[in-house]
Amino acid sequence: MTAQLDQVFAALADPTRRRILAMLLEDDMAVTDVADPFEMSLAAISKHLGVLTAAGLISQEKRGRVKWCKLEPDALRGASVWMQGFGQMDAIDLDAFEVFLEHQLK
Amino acid sequence: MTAQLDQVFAALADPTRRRILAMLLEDDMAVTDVADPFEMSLAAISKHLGVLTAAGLISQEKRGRVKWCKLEPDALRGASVWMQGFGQMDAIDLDAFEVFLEHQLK
DNA sequence: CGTATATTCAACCAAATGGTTGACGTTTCG
DNA sequence: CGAAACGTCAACCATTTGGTTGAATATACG
Repeated sequence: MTAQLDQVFAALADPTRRRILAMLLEDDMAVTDVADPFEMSLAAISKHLGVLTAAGLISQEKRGRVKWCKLEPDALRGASVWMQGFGQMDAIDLDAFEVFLEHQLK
Repeated sequence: MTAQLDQVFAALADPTRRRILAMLLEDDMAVTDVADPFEMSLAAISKHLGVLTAAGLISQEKRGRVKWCKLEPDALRGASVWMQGFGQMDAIDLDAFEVFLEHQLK
């Protein structure tokens, strides 16, 4: 449980990986296509995808010779709930509430 | 901005540091008292506190010979908002909403 | 003043991280 | 079949991380 949080937060601590997650928010993608906009080797991106998969933040499914990457936003829930616990110190976390509402009403 | 997220998430990725934050949720504490429940050197805890301070998650103020550590929950907001962006894929984030409500009604 | 308390600093160490390159297995396509 | 595309693996490297210990600094106390 705590190890799961370790992995999720550690995965999110890298800007390349956050960018990948944002890309996958748009649509599922093949590994090669994920790597395309980055100025680093395919192997490096493959490793980043491994980290994201280990954290449960994405899943990967191989169809034919291409491996599809898919966002798994549920993995963020544990981390999100943990963080919200600290909101108790705030008078009112208006920003978070606003975002929450927007997303519920959509 | 992205570097700020890097630091916050990296700081949260360590269970010792998360435990420290949870302790500070109760009350402000001196460095020595923070270190007390941990089975590691004071110097190690001091380093962890340095990481948390650099990330903006806590602040430290020296009064006399003791340095007080104080939670700065606002630093979590940027990270929280970033994460909530992925909630748009969720049906409903009930857990988070419940925590939010509890904290507002307190 | 001298000593104890609170905290950091510096040097060191092992392990993890983020990247590279080159070789390798699979699957598809002509 | 042979070649190209997709992706991973293995070895390597530099840097960062999380911990240690021992000395150093600053403040308080008797």
